[in-house]
Amino acid sequence: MAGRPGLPTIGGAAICRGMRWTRFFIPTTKETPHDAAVPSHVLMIRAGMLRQVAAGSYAYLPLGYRSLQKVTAIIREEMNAAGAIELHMPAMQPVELWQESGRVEAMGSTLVHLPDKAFRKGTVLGPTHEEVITDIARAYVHSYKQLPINFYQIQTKFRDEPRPKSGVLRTREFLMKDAYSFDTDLAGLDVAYDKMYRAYCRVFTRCGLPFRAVEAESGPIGGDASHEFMVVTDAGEDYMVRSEDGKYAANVERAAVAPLPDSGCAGLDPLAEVHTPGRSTIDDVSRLLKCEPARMIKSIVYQHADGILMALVRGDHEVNEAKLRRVAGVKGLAPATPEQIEKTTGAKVGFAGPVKLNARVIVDQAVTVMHNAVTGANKTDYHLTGVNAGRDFVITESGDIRTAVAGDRSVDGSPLAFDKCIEIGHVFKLGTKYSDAMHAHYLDTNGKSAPFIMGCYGMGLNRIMAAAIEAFHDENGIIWPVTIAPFSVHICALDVRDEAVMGCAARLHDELEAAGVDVLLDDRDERPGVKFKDADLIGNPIRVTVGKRALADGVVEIGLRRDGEVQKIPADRAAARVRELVVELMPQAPAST
RNA sequence: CGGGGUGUGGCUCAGUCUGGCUAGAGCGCUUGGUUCGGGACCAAGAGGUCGCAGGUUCGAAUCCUGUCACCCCGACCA
Repeated sequence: MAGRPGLPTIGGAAICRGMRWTRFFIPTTKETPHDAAVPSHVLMIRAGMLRQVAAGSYAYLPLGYRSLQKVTAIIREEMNAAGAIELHMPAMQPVELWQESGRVEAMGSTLVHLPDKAFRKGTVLGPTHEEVITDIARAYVHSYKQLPINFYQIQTKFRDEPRPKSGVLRTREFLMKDAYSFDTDLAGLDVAYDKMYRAYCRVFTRCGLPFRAVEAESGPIGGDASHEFMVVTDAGEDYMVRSEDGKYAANVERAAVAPLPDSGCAGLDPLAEVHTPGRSTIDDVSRLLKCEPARMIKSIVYQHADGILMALVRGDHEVNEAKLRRVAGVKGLAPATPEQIEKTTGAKVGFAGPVKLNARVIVDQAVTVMHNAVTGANKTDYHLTGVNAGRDFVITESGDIRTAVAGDRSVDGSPLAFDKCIEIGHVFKLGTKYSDAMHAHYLDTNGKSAPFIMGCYGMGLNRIMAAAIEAFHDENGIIWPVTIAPFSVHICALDVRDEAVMGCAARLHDELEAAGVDVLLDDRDERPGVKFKDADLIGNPIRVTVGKRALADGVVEIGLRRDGEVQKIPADRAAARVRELVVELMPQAPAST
């Protein structure tokens, strides 16, 4: 069984191929745990794979850990194939590294600080490892001749999430595969990024996941420098926007929208001031004036590194700060303080508007086609009606600065659809953010010192597992893709005290094990119903039933978890048939490069 | 951090409003028996400081105060 010499292994790591239920540990339950809300959480607990230890902190029981190991093995194979080099960095890190990169503040309370002791101060638990890898690179990589290089690790990350939730989808401690590429120029980064992108597609395909790569909010370099890998599921907490023609997909934080048409208007109303005492929100004013939010202009004041600006969006739209930052070409964008707002508009918060305002104004495209709008009067307790761009204020800068909503179209004109989804991977181009901050330089061909051009590539192992369950389950339990199932084959020996039955089941188990197939033999002295229910719950993809009845005809029953269809196969050909099925079930990854 | 909810054997829950015998049920577990192709049945058992700490009371799972934990919604999420 375990670690028997000569048996095939997964990913270079020994994993028990064959296992008998009575010698393993699978504490399944009938009852649904009361504090589990999403299917993956409920099913992992019921299947005896997972045990919650604290909020956002879980133990993987043997069965669950097998799946995790399968995921791990696939990732290792693909990372290695893509030329990344595995190493391992510490979870405990000196806070000084984080001070160097300037991320102590950026991470805020998410960064776990260990309590200081007299003999050891300033230790944090790594939520990610850009700082450590950059420190390693600057210590050892001194020449362009050592580049490009890509390091990766599979490590436990710690983030003190304000609110862990949805089982293992959002936890305080989780496993991540993170890779970091180092290049001498942007072209090299593009190559590294592309390699990782394709490796990610192969990993997720091999894991059997219905994923989609989408444009993500980009890193400091801008452009199309970032992609997220998403699995559509109600249990997710992100939104993916995709065009119906399938050509475009992006995170909702990123998704570009087509300009709205100008529907025109009968005539321009005169500009008028109306008293709106205490009505400082779109909702309040909308109700008071019986005016649709879509006919109002929302005016938001922001501060940035070089000053103040106002963003205008339609009342029913939201400002997208990332888009605004790009259109405005500013850094460090943040909402203005009430004091700044009052100083800029001359009114209390809630009555800002573009008319007679002496400040930089960025106008969303949707606002440029509004007529006779309502907006703040820059005078406390007053709004303006009949506001028209061109006549009442001048548009000098405009663009797409809002978040996409239902009804929007892609830039190509295809209607946009919104799907709730979970992010299982994220790749992006860092550029010199960390190498600059941490002075990580090498000597280029001219002997000149230059910062590394970096990329980083993350993947959540626990989420991959949970996403697979979210995507593949039914009312009876999990339906694993064969590649990440705890076992490929689940043998139910129905009459364990019958020598013929147990002999046949054990032979099949041994044959499959010897052939390198992961096989679980349910050899418990339980009634058939119990075994079938547990088999469905655990969800191994291929089930073989060995029972007295069928065996009297010399056959066993082989079926797939996903469709329940069963075929009777002569016992002596069962192993061969199972091996065929394993191959048939194997997801086909795109060709390696 | 704001709002809502829940803490009672390993699990799912009842009991709390209206304080009162020895704190219950189902599942699971142990033993014996009958069963045996979709979560069996009978019988006998083991197992609980009622989250924790104070308080009120002759008497607290139940009322009061505080506190902790967990879940959900929101905020947050390199």
